[in-house]
Amino acid sequence: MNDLPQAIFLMGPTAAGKTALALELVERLPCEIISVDSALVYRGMDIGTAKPDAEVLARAPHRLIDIIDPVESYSAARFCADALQEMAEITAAGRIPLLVGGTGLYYRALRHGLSDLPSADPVLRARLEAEAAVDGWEALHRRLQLVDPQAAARIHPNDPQRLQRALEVYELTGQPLSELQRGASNFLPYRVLSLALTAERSYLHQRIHERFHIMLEQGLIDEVKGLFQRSDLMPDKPSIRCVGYRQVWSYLAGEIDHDSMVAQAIIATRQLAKRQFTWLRSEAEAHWLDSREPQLLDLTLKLVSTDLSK
RNA sequence: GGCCAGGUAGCUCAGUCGGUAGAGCAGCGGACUGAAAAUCCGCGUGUCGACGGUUCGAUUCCGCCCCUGGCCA
Repeated sequence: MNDLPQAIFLMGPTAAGKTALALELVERLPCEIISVDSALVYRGMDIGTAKPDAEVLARAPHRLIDIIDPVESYSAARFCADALQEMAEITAAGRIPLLVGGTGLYYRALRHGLSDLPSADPVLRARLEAEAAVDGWEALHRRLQLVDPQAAARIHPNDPQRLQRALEVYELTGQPLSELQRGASNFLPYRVLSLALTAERSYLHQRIHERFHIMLEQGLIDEVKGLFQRSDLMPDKPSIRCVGYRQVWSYLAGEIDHDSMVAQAIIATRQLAKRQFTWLRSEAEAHWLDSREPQLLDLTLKLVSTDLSK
């Protein structure tokens, strides 16, 4: 017998129509939405992230959007803590958490837990970065090989982000990352109904193309200009590396022309959708839904009520 | 109309002194533990413009035609 509270995960690649479906669901079910999206967390980044607009938010409030400034960094660990707290509140109010978004790592972290690791250390990261600039990342990979051969075997020498993290963890704790990751996987105290909302790739590509042009009409360039003019934001910030923002930033910096900016932004969005598909395929127990299915809402409601009566 | 330069992967191009071809980008697949809309890894998908000729063998050489760009009329 399983009397854990229910939760619904609505996953899917960008431009698949998650927001529209979520909106319909909250109007028919006792649900409250938690965003599972690493880009919607940033305040002032609305157009390029396809953030639900004020009208949608009035009808369907989203938790975990607009929670940090673009100069800050978020993380999977913070997401887990935040999401668990929001889920607990929603459940305590007798309602069902509806998690909606496309960030695969956040879902996995929430579902399976994270190991007990130190959080990012900006000073240490800057130091490692500087060392890599002098000696090259291969040198840091060799160094990792000495202290954590397992992690070194798993992490490609060309993957600076993970190399940096593995060395950071070792320096901070004196223990190899691969050792610390061995234990600890949390148990998510919810009965989860996983829904994967997708569409044919070519259809998604077409929607991505159309949507980016709409974003431009809505003033995406001005939105990014506002960020560009701030003195505390740099193109290596996670916020500015978001799809669309990075390319418009590069255009504003005079590095690429307008046509290239548009083309590259659309390409980057397609590549994002592709990686999101890879995450989805690894979700073994997810129910797949086609966003072009005319009976989409009914099918979804049926899945939810079947799951509820279990 | 004449001359010149081109026509090779979805795109931009390299190359083959004659033995049916390879880069970048795109695309596709994968990995993923405090940056994840990030960061990486892997995979070449082709009437080599058409038709003839020479040759054991032509994408490559020759002829002719078509197309594109430039210059000259």
